[in-house]
Amino acid sequence: MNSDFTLAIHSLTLLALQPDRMSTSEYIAESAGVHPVRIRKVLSLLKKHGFIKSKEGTGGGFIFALELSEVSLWDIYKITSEGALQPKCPESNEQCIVGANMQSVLFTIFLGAENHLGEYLKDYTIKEVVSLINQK
Amino acid sequence: MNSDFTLAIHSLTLLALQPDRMSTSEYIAESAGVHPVRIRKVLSLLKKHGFIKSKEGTGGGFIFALELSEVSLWDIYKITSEGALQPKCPESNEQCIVGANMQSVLFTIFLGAENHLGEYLKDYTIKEVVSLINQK
DNA sequence: CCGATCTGTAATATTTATCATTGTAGTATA
DNA sequence: TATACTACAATGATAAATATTACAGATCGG
Repeated sequence: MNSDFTLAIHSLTLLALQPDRMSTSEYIAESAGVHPVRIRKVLSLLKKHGFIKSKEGTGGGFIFALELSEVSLWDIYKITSEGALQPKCPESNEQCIVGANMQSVLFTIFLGAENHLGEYLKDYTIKEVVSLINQK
Repeated sequence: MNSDFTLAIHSLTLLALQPDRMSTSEYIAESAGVHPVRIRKVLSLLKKHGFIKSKEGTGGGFIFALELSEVSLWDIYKITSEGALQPKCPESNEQCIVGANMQSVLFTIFLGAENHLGEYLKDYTIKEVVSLINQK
């Protein structure tokens, strides 16, 4: 699984705990253990989809834009990792009935798998994640 | 998703279509478009779990050991890719409540996700895959 | 208006993971 | 005993993920 997905969840959870002030990419990066530029890249996706707001300049940073329960892990998956479940087949032999058709058969099966996973991920929102973090 | 998973399915499907003779790693590799050594590596896992048999020497190779309907994609996933769904978190900051606990929260969630995926993959056996290939 | 502090983004370098290749030993067959 | 295989380890090449650097643009407070 794509680690942008993890980073997005981590970032949103952190923002959820700082509802009243802007958090900088450096602050988030420090918590997540990655480079600030990566955080900005991932968060710019989340911003594009309206989950967070950002502001440049002094005192700027990122802040949650919705209710915590309005953002599910499935939403985040779709933005950061759609298609990640698909196995990447090598170029196989078109002369062989298996080589020629395996890719499209697996594609179909994994499309279903991704939707099935979606049903599971929909049940977890950032609200749940925050409460799981707090339980620890 | 790990491509060993794909290779295993590809190989088993090919073996399913050659029920009466041994198939060599070179033959399978040609169909799958990868190096024979990789095929042998993946197939040795499947052999260890009793799904196929192998024989060395002239006229040797690999052959299916069970009924096609006895091998599901979930079985293959567990052998080749268990844990692949788990996002690989970077070392995060232990000083921060989020950094300190995110990994274990995500681990739990993705354990559930993998089991949920399992329910889906159990419905596809090599028999189904073969028939999907033939439909094309 | 100027300097400091941010985001936004592209370009490049570095690290890591994946995969191919080579080599060698062992087994079966004819 | 020569040939055709698997088995497996070790090394090398390639591709993907990630960090780093660099710079432009926004915002704020003197």
